[in-house]
Amino acid sequence: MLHEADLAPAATAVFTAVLTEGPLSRVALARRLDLSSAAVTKGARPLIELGYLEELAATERTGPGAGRPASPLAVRADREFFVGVKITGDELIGVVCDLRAEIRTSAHRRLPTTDVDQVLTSLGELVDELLDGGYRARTHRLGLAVSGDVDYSTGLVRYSPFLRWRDVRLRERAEKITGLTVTVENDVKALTTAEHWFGEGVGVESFALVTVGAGIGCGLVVGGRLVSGAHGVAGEIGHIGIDANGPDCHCGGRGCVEAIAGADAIVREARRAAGRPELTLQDAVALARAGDAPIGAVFDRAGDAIGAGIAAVANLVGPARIVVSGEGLSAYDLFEPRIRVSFQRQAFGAASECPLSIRPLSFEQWARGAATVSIKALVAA
Amino acid sequence: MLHEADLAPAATAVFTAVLTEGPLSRVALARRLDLSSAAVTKGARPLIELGYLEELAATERTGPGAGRPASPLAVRADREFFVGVKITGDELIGVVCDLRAEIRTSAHRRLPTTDVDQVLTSLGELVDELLDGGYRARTHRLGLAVSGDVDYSTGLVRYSPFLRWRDVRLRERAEKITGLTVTVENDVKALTTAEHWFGEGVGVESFALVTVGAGIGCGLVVGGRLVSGAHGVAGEIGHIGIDANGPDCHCGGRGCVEAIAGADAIVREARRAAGRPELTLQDAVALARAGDAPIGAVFDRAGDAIGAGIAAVANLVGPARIVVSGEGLSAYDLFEPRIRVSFQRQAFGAASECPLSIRPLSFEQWARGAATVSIKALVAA
DNA sequence: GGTAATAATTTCCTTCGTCAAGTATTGATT
DNA sequence: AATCAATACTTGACGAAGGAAATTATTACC
Repeated sequence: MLHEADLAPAATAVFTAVLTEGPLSRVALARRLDLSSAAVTKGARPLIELGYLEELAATERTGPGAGRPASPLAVRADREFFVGVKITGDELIGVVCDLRAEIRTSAHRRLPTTDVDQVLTSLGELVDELLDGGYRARTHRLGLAVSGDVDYSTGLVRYSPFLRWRDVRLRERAEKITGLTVTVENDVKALTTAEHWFGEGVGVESFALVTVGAGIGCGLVVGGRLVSGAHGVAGEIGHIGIDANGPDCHCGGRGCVEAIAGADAIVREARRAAGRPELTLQDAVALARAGDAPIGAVFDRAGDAIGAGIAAVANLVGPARIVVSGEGLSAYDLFEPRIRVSFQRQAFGAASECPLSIRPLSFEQWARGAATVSIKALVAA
Repeated sequence: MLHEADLAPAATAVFTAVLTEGPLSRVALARRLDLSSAAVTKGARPLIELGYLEELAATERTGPGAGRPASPLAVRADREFFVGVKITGDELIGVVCDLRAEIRTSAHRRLPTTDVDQVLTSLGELVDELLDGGYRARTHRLGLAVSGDVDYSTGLVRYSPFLRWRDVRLRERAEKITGLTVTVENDVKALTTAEHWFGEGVGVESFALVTVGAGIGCGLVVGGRLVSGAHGVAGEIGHIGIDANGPDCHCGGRGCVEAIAGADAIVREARRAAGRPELTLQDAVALARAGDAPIGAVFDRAGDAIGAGIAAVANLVGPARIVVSGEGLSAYDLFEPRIRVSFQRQAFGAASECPLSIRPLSFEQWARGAATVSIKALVAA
């Protein structure tokens, strides 16, 4: 919550709506939030006083008759800034975002090791560098995105295979080093939150984001809330079995989406198809783009697998829309057609009407996701 | 909502908690609902006055010290009765339940046709027969469970393939015939609600119920709420593709769970395995139980497919527990081991810890689900 | 200028829950 | 037996929060 003041529920609702759905008049907000316009007026006042919202000049007339023009409420995006950092196995990617989650500046830092102390030292330097752009005075929060099993409420990284971290009290340690209020979240969930608040997931109450890369993951919003899973597992689209006779997966399953369409699987199959055991993923992409049929078939099979996995999501939870993204999608031209075809075939009934957006998101976007989580922590927590 | 009075939010919460989690003292309720005990006292009072709750005699002492004994609040189960009817293609199954959803009596009625008028006439007779057991005076609500696409909020059956109904205003018509307040819900959702409020789903915030029969369906509770799906599709576990080279499904997909483990698919494969084109499902079950290996393999493959589908649910949404049920499970001894093995293999990480309950539920239980929806409508809507 | 229409604010009121104090009922201690 | 500590419940004053309706603000159109 805003540390400057304790806000009424209506204020939080107003803030969230203005933040995610752009400038809105008080009357429009009242309709959207199912509140009286009086409640909106009262809720908005402290936010305006604190400088988070401002009244825009009246807009052009609407409708046929006359009437006092609305004065829409808008977010003052530069009221406060937020640092977001995505921690990968070999790099820190950091951004500074404004309140509307627009990236203002970014910076990177290679990580020679994933040793916790060294990562934290680098993190401190990276944050310093980012804030030196003149953001320091108006920045109080830092969001961190880490792959693996993360406890958002305590800021504990329980287990991150990529980083080889176990039970790292990341929030506590990052707060000590940076002096900022820190939130820690799983990277896919962070990206999903960003898309939910500021991207294609705005205004819908169920929504899925699929990430394709080394692994294949999925963030799920159902009933307006991020799904976490009772046993800490959710969104493991990569380990849905879609081919009973497919390759064994490192998880112990068979024919998992990831065992067919994960980066490792693609490299393995491409090497076999080309008969060249030294082939890299980049080589495979280049060959496929150049029209190499056997290697093209590898990407086709991968696209089919991803499409089938996405169809499983659509059939089960029926999201209003689905975004497909991730680093692996730097080669998304190779995947996209097959993903769509396979999805259409395997989606049941009206589930096939679910819009699919297939587009790459850079690592900076992942860092923006981390920043978004800290924005959400300010506004709604 | 209770038509006798308009209750405060706390009253609804208290009622729901006592109903689903059994007798609880006010202090225990306050802890569970995150309310002050004063709020519980005030919320419970009108419910006691209306006769829905009662105070039990003090229970045995708890803890080491002394202290005033608690007077737990309990539901007066016979305060009101509820009719639930499951409408199948050839039969109406009706029950009368008390407030705790215990079945008090039941009755059936064969349907010669699925013509709407005739079904409604039969429904009227069935309800009359049920209420003549002395329940009439204290029964005001009827729940109907129908397979297919049902709009709960309007009581409209949009499309029910089994019944060949399209856009039937079922609530309206059933209310006219019975004089009761009617709720209409999809049958799988109704059964899921029953399990959520009165069965294994009590107290958990995410939960799945899988039904195995002619079709294979799934009801999903996430964040304490039944999932509906933005396009009206959700829980279609039967049409998840789990075998890229499997049989074509009537839905247009390939290797769907239902195309492998649905009743039709099992009969088809059993006939092929036995070389006897007149074989029935009952024959196949008998042969498999008698040790016929080829036919046993058909059931094994079906169990594998169901297990893989359930694993997909567990991997994606991570429910706290899963109940597997449905008519097809009258032969559940043939399915159970393979469902468990296949689930364990394909569930990712901690998802494999999700408890699976595999047990048949009779059609009467489906009717009880319908009654449960009307109980929920009384208490919480 | 007058009027209708729409937006925002203000005032007053209700609802609902908390807090703190008080009552009730028990076992243990003296 | 009297008292005390512990726990459960109730009561009444209070405050937060949102709604209803009257009021003010601002426009288009006559």
